[in-house]
Amino acid sequence: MGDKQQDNAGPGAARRVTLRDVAQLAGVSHQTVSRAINDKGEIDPATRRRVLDAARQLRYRPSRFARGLVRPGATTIGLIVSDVVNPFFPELIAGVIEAAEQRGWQVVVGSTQDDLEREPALLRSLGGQVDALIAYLFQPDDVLAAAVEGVPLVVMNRRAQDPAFGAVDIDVDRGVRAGVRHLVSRGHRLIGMIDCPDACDSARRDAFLSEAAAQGLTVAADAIIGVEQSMAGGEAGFAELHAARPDLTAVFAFNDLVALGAYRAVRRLGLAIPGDVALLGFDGLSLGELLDPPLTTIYLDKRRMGELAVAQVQRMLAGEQPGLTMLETELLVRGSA
Amino acid sequence: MGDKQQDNAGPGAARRVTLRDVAQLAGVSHQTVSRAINDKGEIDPATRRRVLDAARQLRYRPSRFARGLVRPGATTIGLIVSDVVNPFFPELIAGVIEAAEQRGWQVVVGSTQDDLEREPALLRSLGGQVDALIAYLFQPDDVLAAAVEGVPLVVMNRRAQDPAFGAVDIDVDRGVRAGVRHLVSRGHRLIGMIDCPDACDSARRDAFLSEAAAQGLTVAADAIIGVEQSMAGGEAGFAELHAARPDLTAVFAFNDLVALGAYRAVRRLGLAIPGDVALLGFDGLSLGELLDPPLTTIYLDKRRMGELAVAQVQRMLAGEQPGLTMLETELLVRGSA
DNA sequence: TTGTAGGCGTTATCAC
DNA sequence: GTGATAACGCCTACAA
Repeated sequence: MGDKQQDNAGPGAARRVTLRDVAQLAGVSHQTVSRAINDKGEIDPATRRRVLDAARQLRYRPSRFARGLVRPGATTIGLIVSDVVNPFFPELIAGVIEAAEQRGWQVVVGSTQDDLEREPALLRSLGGQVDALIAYLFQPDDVLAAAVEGVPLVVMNRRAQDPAFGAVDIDVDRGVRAGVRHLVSRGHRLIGMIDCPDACDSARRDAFLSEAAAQGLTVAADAIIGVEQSMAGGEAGFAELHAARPDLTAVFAFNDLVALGAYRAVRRLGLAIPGDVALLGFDGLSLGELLDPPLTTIYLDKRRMGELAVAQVQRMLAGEQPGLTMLETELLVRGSA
Repeated sequence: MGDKQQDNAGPGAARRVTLRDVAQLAGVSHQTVSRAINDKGEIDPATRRRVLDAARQLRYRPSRFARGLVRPGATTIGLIVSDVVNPFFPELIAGVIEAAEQRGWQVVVGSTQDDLEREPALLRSLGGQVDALIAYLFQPDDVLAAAVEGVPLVVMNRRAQDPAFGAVDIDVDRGVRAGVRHLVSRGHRLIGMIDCPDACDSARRDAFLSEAAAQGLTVAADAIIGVEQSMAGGEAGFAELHAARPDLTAVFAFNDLVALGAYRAVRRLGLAIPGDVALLGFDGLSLGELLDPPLTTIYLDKRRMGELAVAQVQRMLAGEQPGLTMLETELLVRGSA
C-alpha cells in the first residue's frame, strides 16, 4: 500500500536503496555511510570497508536528485535540434558539448525529427530538466516562449523578437554577397538560385537578388526555384531549373545539402561542373569536400556557433541581459564554382 | 574535464528563489504556490493569478532536483562516444535519442574527443548524473568498471568480459566474408586490405584472411597494411599499398572513412574505380553514396545499434541480467566494387 | 479554497 | 571516529 512509485513496471516495485538501508545493514548511522561513500577522511578504515561492502551488496546508488538538492552547482543545459543526422548539426552539437564540458556542464540533447509540431512539447519537457536551453528551431518566438515558461533560452539561426531570448544568428547577407561576387568574377552573368522558401528565411534570396542587382545582373523570375530543404529537393530543383532556363551557367543553392542534390542532377544531365554549370552552396559542410570537384560554398563555423550559444547561456545564467551574437561566414572556394 | 562545480559566482551569490519566496510575496502559503504552479484545480483563479505573477516577478524556477526527489520516475541515460563529428556516430546517437524519447527518457551526450585517457573521467562524471550509461569506447573492461562504479553500463562494438556490462556487438565475421565473396565473384583474385590495428579489433582482418583462404586466394603479407583510422590514414595507406603491390585489383578498407581516403588516393593516382581498383568499405555511411561511383560497403544499421543499446539499458534497469545483443551487417553493393 | 505536517535521500554541523 | 539533527526545495496527504 505504501506503493506509489509507478516508475516503469518493475515486478518487485523495489523501493530505492538508500543510505539508511546501507547503514542498517552495516550497523552504522547513515551519516557514516555518507562518509564512506564520499571518501571523507574521518572514518575508521575497517568501518569504511564494512560500509562499502554493504553498499555493494545492496547495489546502492546515490540519488542524483538528493545530491543536487544539497550540493547545488551542477549545470545542465538542453540542446534541441531539428535532426541529429542532418550533417549540419553534428559539428554544432560538438561545439555545444565541448564548450559545456569546459565549464563542467552537461548537455542533454533532444531532436524534433524535423517535425515542427513537436517543438513545443520537447521544449517543455526538456526545459523542466535543465537550467537553460539552446534551440535550433522554427516555430515563432511566441510559441517557444509559451513552451519554455521562463527557462533561459538561446535560439540559433535567427534573431529573437522576444527580448527574453538570447540568440546566435548568422550574418547571411555578407556571405551571400561575397558568393555572388565570386560567381560574377568568374564570368557568370546568368545565375540561378535554388531556394527553400519553407525555411522561413528569405535572407539568402534577398541578399542574392540585391547583390545580383548591384552587379548589374538580371535575375529572371524563373531563375529562382523553390524546393524542399533536402538533397532530393535540390536534385529535383536543378532539373526543373535547367529545363526552364538552360542558359544559366551558375546556380546558388540554399545550402550544401540542396547543392549536393543539385550536383547529382547536374551530373545526371551529363553536364560538367564547373564547366557547364557552376555550383555554390551554403554552410560549408565538410562532406562537400568529398565530391570531385569539391563543393564551393559559403562556409559557416558550426562548431563556433555552438560555443557562442553556450557563452550566451552562461551570461544569461549569470543574470545578464540576453543579447544577440552574430556569426560571420566566409567564402570557401573549393572547385565547383 | 577539469573540476566542475563552482561555476555560478554571481556577485550577489543570489540564493535560489523558492516556492516560499513566491508564497511570501503573494501572501499565501507555499502550498498554494505549488498548486498554482502545477495547475492543480483546487485554487481560486484570482489567487492563482496573483501567485503566478509573483512567481514571474521573482523569476521563480522550480528545482529539478527537489522535484526529482519527490516525484521519481524520470530516467536519464548518458551516452558517451569518442567523437560526435565522426560520421559514424550521428546515426547511432539519433537511434539512442529516438529510443529514449519513446520511453520518455532523456539522453545526456558526452564526447571523449578521441582521447582514450579521458574515458574514465567522463564515465565517472557522467555516471554520477544519470541512471545508466551507453558507451562506445576503447578502454578495457576493468578500466571502465572502475570508472562507472556500479552504474549500469552498456558497451557497444565489443562484447563485455565483465558480466556486469550489457553489450551490443557487431557480427563482423559474416559481413566481411560476404564482402570477400562478393569481390571474388566479380573476378578479383588479388585483394588487399587497409587495416587499422590500433582499433584493437582484429575481427575484420581475421575474417578477411579466413574467407580469402576459404576462397582459395593467397593474401601476401604486404597486401595488408595498417594505418590510423581516418581518411588521411586511408589515403596514405592506399598509396603505400599500391606502391608495394600494384597488382592488387581490389582493396577492403577497415571502414568507410578509411575507404574514403583510399578512394581519394586511387583517383589521385589516375586509376579508375572499380575498373582498375575495386574498393570495399565497412559501416555503410550514407555519405559513401555521394561519391561517383558510390562506395560499396558492408552496411551496419547504426541507428538500430543505438536502439538496441537502449533496450539493453531498459532490461538492466528492470533488474534483468545484462546480455549481449548481436547486430548483423549486410553487404551493400553500390558501385565501387 | 487554503494552510499545516511530514517525508523524499543526501550532505553539513555539531555534539558526543 | 561516530551519530543525532537540521537543512535543501518540493509534493502529497490531511486538517482547517
